[in-house]
Amino acid sequence: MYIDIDFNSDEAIYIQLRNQIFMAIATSQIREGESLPSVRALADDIGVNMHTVNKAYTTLRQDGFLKVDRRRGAVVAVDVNKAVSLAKMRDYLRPLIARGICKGLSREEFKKLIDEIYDELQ
Amino acid sequence: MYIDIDFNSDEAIYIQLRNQIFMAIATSQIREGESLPSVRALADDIGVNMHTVNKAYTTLRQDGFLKVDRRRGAVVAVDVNKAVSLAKMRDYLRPLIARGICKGLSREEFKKLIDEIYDELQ
DNA sequence: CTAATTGTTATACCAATAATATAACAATTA
DNA sequence: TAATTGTTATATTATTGGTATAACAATTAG
Repeated sequence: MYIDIDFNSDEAIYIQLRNQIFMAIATSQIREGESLPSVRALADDIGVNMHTVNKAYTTLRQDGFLKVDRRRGAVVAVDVNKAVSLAKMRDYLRPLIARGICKGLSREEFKKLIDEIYDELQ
Repeated sequence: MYIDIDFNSDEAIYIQLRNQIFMAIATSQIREGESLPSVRALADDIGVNMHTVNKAYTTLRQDGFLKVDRRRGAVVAVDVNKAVSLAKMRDYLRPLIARGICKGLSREEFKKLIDEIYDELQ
């Protein structure tokens, strides 16, 4: 796992970490059933406190991306519920699209961005 | 302007306010060149402190959605720079799309969401 | 001209969050 | 048996979010 954290970012470290784990799963760098590094190992690796990594793992577990097994640690296990996922994604996207409309972005430009990011993540 | 704030949300009030102003501009409830309520009036209206509204206005100004005129207050004036807007939107969307891919959302489902939200905002 | 309202700035305070630092526990593993 | 695991607890520091007053210069309304 190649995690790179920007310590000067205004984005919280545990959020950056969570987003990079999203990307690692989306790009199949980590696959379903595989284990993430232990909280201590990853914290040591990227140079942050154990609890910061633990917070990222905890939110990922609560949002249904990981399951924690005593024996195997944090294992990628994605709970899939299309309806719920679509509803949440709609709420995430709404203010972003409103912002884009203000700036004159068309729906075609948004769809092109979708395609580009999809291609980038595969 | 119909602003409704959820005081139990974990989303900051000034962020909720900013998002609703995005939506008001996107849906043409407020139009280019029109003024927003004064910080004091809007704060009084929604029952928050003046500085909370001021913070929302300040970020909107810094991001090129408002200009402040001594005479006319906070006026909707969107700075349009397609290249910059697209680049920023790409960065906003990337972690969201990664999240969606983890949950099994296809690019077609994303594009459908784009269309639905666009329709909703018009 | 006067009084009120505007955006803006400054200061102070409180609560919540982010991040760190130790430390300990039970369960598992080598 | 010793080391490592996730987890929990406590404490501390810095930052952020929100509130509360207050004041200033510029503008506007009466």
